[in-house]
Amino acid sequence: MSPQHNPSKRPLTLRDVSEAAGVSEMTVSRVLRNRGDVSDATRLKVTKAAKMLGYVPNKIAGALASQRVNLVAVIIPSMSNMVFPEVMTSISEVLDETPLQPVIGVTNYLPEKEESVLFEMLSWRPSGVIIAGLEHTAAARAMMQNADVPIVEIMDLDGDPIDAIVGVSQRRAGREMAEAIIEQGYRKIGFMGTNMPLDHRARKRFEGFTEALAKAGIEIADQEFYSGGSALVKGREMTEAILKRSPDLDFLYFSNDMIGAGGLLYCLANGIDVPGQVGLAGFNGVELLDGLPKQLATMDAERHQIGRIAAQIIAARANGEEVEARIELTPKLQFGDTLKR
Amino acid sequence: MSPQHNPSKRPLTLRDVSEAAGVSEMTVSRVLRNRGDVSDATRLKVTKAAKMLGYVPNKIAGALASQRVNLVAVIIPSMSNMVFPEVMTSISEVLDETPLQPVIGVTNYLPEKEESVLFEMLSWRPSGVIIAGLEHTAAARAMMQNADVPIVEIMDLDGDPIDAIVGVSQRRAGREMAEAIIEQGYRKIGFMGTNMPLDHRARKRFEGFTEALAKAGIEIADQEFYSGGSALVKGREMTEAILKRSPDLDFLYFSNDMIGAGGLLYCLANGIDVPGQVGLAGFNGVELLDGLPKQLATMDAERHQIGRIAAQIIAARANGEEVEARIELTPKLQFGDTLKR
DNA sequence: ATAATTCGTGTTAGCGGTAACATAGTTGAA
DNA sequence: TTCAACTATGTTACCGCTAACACGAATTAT
Repeated sequence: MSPQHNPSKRPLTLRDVSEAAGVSEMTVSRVLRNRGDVSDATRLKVTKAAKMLGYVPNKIAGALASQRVNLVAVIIPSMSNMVFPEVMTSISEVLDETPLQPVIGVTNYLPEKEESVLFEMLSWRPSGVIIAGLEHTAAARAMMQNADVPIVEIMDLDGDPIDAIVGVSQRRAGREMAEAIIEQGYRKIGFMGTNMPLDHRARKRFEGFTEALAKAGIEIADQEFYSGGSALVKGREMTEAILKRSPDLDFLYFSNDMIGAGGLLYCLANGIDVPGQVGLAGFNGVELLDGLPKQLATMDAERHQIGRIAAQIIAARANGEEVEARIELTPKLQFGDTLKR
Repeated sequence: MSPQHNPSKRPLTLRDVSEAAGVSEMTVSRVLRNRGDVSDATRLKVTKAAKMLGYVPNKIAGALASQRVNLVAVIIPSMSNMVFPEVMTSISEVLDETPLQPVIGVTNYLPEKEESVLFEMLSWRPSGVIIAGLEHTAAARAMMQNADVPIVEIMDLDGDPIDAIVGVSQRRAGREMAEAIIEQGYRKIGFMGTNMPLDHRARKRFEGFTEALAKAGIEIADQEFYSGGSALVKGREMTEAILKRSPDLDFLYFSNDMIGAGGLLYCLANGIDVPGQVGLAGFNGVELLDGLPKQLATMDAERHQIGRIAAQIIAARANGEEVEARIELTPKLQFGDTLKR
């Protein structure tokens, strides 16, 4: 009873199944959705007929009729930064236990792209939206406010959420890193980051960082920015450049772990004593760091938790449950081997 | 004229816009889709009204009525392996130039999960399917055959495609790597890979590899497998284990670059002469390798090309164009610094 | 035994759009 | 002038499914 190749080109509908099974379309619909009372005998007839024909229900029609859609829009800036696929993985894990299904949209960090992706996704009337960050165009905000579905903004916590929010305070993360660095006695601090004015999270971390330094009467001694290319290579190159230019730096703060790892590898290869001569720290707590010769100091951005909780909020709301709308997670500082004297 | 917060909870429909603009629903539909002749005056009235109300069209209804869906199902085994997000990125790049939009499904390398994800996606009647690999359950194959949309199987090339196929021959990739290794004079060869019987591409590479070795009268001298955890760490650990157990190995072939990088770092840290004492090679050509102290030999799996071409095939077919159905790409061997004597 | 439930199935009327055709005005060529 | 051809808009009939209700048969309660 393997599915037959549909001979007429006409796509199969409930009617085809119902005729094959000798029952009404409604009964087939009930069987296929496991809803309502159907006798075992008819249930069997119907499943048999459906399988034999190779019937695949049309969710478009179903969604229109029932006003229910099991899709959750997930909007992220990029797939090249492992952070976002990781968040996605956690979201998927949670939604796998529910009838909901994630649909991913990528914005490339462009607000207008975000707006158009959002518009596109909302036009499928999803059961919820998970979106990275708090900065959106006015139109995007308005769309989300009017959409009448749960909206969860993730990753960041510094700003006004539209609805629910799950993340870490990026400012605080930058601040705490600065405080730890100062506490360890480092004073001549260099910063390396991405050249992306639209990466608001990186920007806020930097602001928190400099703010805390300022409170201790310290200023960034030198800085370096990059864009594009392999982050590991860029980290290497920037570290070389900054140390040649400012040999008296005693600490390098990298805005992400990949460039931090590049910096670490550069120092190790060039006999620079880490953390004696120069201390190093990154951000994110990516798994990769575990495999490096030395453990880079970093701060875990809690992205698995974030994905998990965001998905749970959507799932709960989809069931009509009320849930707390603001979840602040605490980024955990890991000193590793590169941040101590 | 910023969008008003919809006062009645009832979601907006074309009718609301049409009433606000004083025209028929059909005219609004025409304006919003840029189809058919509409006078500039009415066009303006309509866009104004739509914007004012904050109207978001309902694609579900639209898709049902027009029998057209702009979604492309993309089914991949995992998001944790950077290879797949990279393919996704290329697919997105191409589809961004079209009205089509990718929808991602993740199978976790499980055939049954693949089947259910596929079923779910097909029930949204996408305009095409891009799916990793050639191994599917019978039911999954049947569904794709009956779906009457373009299907592109990607990454692999060794097997019978359902429709179109874009990829590299994994067997050949393994074979060519083996031949290069032998050519360089290595003879005592160790293999390290994942413990995943369902990763068919890794399996085929391994088969091609051993086959070519056999042709030269060589057998794998020792092997090691891992599952889960940080690939970089595992590469390190496995390398240590295999070299302790079989100190006479003169080459280590890793089934992916991450464990290869771990192996490389281990060797460097332990003063093992690479490639003098031991040669190393991985697979995939991941960007990360560029940042390591030594360039690991690898073979580029052409995943950006694969994503791009797969998306182009779908886009062309969606326009009714005929396109070649079998694209074989050639994995390029990169000797790097770890495969020569 | 008879009414009140429950069970299993069918019927009807949309869901919110769009294809296809219909219909006035307008324009322009014969 | 007269009618074919076009322009701008409207009307109608679905797309494939499900909510809501209807209804006879079977079961249970009284």
